[in-house]
Amino acid sequence: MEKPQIEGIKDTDWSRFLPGISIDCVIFGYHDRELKILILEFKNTGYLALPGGFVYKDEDLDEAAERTLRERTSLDNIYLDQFHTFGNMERYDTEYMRGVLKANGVAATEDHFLMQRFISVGYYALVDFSKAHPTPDKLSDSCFWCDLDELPELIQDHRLIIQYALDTLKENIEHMPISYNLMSETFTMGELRSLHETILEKKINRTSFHRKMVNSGNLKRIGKKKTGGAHRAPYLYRFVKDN
Amino acid sequence: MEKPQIEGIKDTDWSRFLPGISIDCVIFGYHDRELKILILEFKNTGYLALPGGFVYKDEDLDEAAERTLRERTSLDNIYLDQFHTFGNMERYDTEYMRGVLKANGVAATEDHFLMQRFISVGYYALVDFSKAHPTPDKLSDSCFWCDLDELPELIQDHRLIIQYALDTLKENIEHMPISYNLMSETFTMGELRSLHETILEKKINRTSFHRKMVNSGNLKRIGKKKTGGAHRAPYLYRFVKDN
DNA sequence: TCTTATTGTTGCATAGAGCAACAATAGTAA
DNA sequence: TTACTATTGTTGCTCTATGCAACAATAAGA
Repeated sequence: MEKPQIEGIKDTDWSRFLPGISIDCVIFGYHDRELKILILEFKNTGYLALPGGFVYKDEDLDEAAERTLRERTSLDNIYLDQFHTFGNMERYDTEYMRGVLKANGVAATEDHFLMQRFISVGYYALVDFSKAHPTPDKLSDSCFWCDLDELPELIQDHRLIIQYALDTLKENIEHMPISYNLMSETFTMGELRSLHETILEKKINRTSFHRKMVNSGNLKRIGKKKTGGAHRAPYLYRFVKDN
Repeated sequence: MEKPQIEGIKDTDWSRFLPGISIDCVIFGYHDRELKILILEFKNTGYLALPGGFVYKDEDLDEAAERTLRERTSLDNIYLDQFHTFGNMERYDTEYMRGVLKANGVAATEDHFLMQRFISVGYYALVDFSKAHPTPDKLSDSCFWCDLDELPELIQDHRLIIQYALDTLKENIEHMPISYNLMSETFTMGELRSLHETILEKKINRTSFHRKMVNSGNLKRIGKKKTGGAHRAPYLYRFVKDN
């Protein structure tokens, strides 16, 4: 298990990273019928942002994304997919980084690593909300889940990045069995349908969805039934990963 | 109209580009029931590669891709879509660039711009084969169409990049009306179906395809019929771009 | 004029999704 | 205990999309 290296901006040896390349992670979770995204707050600035990172000079791009994700959620083996790379000039706004550096007591000189123009590769992750433990990094002092429909203002083009991630998720969830990554081990058909409705932003026919999921062969019905809620107790299901 | 700047590797001011970022274009064309890809040959090396480029420091990423494409095909307003960014360590192989530099009479020192590790953003383009005029760039001496099913050996991971582009094209052609970008102005239903069969690598039911396309509302039947071929003359169609 | 291969069109079978109906049932209220 | 209620599991009907087969239309060649 990797021990998180807590070091400040001053101590960081920025020369170990590729210049001009960054990674932004849109980490999705699901809880209480709400899609959630992991958001960071930069120290003493009030700036909110997606968890991001940089690529070591001897590291694969995908590896860097996995590492960033691991450092943020303490989770390994997470569903992670690259969805788009952002490289418009408008995103090159040193205002934010200037603030971050000042808040950390570092001179915001033009040649500082963080003051460059960055091309950012976007990855989205699907995690089990109940298992993820948000962890702030060296640049930020807090790290928390935000409801997707009440996102605060984020720095730069991070709102756009989230939109791209959402669009990709929307497309993928219809073609691949990936939604289970957002659920806990076992779940009811209603919970799964509710998740799909939230992501697709539309009502889904209850009985059709039921049939489709059962016929897909990706679900295994557990004998036990969930209890506690009112009315007829639904069956519990578990995803089976075969193909 | 931009006049192509023909300059050698020596004359190029590499400092105008972002370091470590490159662009690779998979340019698709269609002719004689064959899907084709535009391939470059580096001067005096025999190395074959996808047409690529770099991003100016004050240029959007997408703009750079459009510029690269324009410089290679002399075409403007082309369907262009980013599909993946490649950043594995294995692609960092200076062997090829060393050869290219030598062939151009430039010292292949470790600190030369072209000898860096590059993270490459892949774009795919759909062009009308009959209108595109392949143009070699300053690094290459020829530029030609290759049948997809008889691609020669390419440098680095360019074969993989093409595979990713193909997979993306396959997904997109089923969901969006983009195939017309590969056809000439007017075409028969058989030609269009043949294109789809080539891309999807499977037979498509003739009558179903016909109905589907007509009902989509994206096609307009031209009164005239194509003549010259044997047997019953098919109608000609034209794509209508509305939505 | 006849033959042939291809295209345009239509009808039928099958599969999937939306919709409605109904039985089952866990909690709630009486 | 009993009746009520809301939710789930299931089934049948409809509508649509797609695959398949049949048939008429027809341009070129024999």
